[in-house]
Amino acid sequence: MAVQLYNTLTRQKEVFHPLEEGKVKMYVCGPTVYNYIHIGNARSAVVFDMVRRYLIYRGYDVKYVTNFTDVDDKIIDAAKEAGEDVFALAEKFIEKFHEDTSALGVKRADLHPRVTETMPDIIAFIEGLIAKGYAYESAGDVYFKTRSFPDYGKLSGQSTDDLQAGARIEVGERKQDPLDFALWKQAKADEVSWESPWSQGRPGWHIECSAMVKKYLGETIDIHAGGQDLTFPHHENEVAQSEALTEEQMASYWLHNGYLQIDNEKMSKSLGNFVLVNDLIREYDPEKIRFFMLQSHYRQPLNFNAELVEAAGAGLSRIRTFLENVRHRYRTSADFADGEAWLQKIESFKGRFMNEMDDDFHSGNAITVLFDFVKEGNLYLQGPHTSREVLREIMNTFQEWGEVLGVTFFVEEDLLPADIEDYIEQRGKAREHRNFQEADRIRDLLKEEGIELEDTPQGTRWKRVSKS
RNA sequence: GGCGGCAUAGCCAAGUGGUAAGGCAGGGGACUGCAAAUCCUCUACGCCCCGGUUCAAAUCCGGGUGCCGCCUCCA
Repeated sequence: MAVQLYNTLTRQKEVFHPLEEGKVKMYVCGPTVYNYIHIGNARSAVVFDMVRRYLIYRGYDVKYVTNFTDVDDKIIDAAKEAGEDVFALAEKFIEKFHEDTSALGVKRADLHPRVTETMPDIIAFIEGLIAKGYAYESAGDVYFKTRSFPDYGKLSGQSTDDLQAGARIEVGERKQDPLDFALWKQAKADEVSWESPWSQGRPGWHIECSAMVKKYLGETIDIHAGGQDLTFPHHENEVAQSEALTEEQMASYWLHNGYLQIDNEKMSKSLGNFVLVNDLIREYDPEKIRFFMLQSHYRQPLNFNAELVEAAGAGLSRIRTFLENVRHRYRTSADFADGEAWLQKIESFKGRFMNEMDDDFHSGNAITVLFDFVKEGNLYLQGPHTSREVLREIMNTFQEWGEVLGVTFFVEEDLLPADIEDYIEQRGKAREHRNFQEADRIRDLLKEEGIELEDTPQGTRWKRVSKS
């Protein structure tokens, strides 16, 4: 089976065929850096990071680019309000973006271009559109002539006539048509601006992505992704600009992730329910949050609240506990060599995992495969004989899956301090003498220090837990 | 008004014609000195409602109802 993905452009699931065999060019719309990212931004970053990781797992050489919108009205407003320099503010939130997303297991993109670093390319792009008659200057602004692009609306499924009916017509607009959108905007006197053939100004929002895609990935790319809300107008406008200029298809596949809601309500400033990742990761293990997000399909709407994250976290713990038990068994048991049947079973689980992921990156179903594995694996561990080869292969397999999902399944072990080891030994002796009062006293003592003891047929083992 | 999505157990969530996965929570049992971990078992006579097609429908068709998103530089 091959990778299949749902393409917004065609509104159906398609088999993935990259432009160039074995290589994937992928662009994801990044944030406007005027604040800490919220949990909705994070979902987008997390799910497309997962897509990227899976394509790499499938053997593709992926070039992954995601931008920062580092100049924009909102940034200017935020800087004004904070009394800070516009560029310093953007820089700060770019750093915070990296901090927050990396806590959530998101790998850095191959390139993180910024608007402010792409200005010559943006200006050249606009000049090209004017030269071809797709854009016009109007009192220092430049607008894209939407109706001059016949395919306008093909991505979002809107016709220009439908849009016309709902279009908001602003008073005093410099546009020739309400559907036209800005490529370049003249700056106000005190605003940050760049020199251009038309005015001191700055680019419109949509043009940056078109220019960056072209500059860093080429005229046609394989996958263009972003949040569902970007489909229109942002991506629709990108398509219009890019395809008008290059006369080539901009992207083969368009992926859009579903919206995240807070307690079944839209996240909005007016409701005051914005959840910032930076706050969240102080309260929760960030991996719980990532695991929670990946348990549902990326295109589905996702409700977010504390109970749901905790429930997902409990599931994650089940997997981690299983692997701790596997590791313990690996270290403490004699080898029972005949593991052929189980090695085959592992292969079949790997196949199931891949089938689920091939189906439009259905990480939720892929995780179900992990739980099925854990169930059978636990039964294996209960048996009297285990093969070291099988145990090692189980650990390798979860290591691999963890890499694809971006979740750490193996808990870091630190060295057991010698005095704690002594306590465990003392307790063992007490138990031998059936002095359970003393044994429990030691166990409780260690528990207070965050060390939990478990007695198994292979001896007493310990693990770190949060201090009670 | 236009475009799109979703309705399955207490909660999350699979399942696109063949007789309801998985996770969390909860009940019962086994194992254990007691725990922990684990296993077994129970919890949807029914998949928003009403019709229809079919030997057979959560799944297909028709008609409703409810919720949500976009059409406002919000991922």
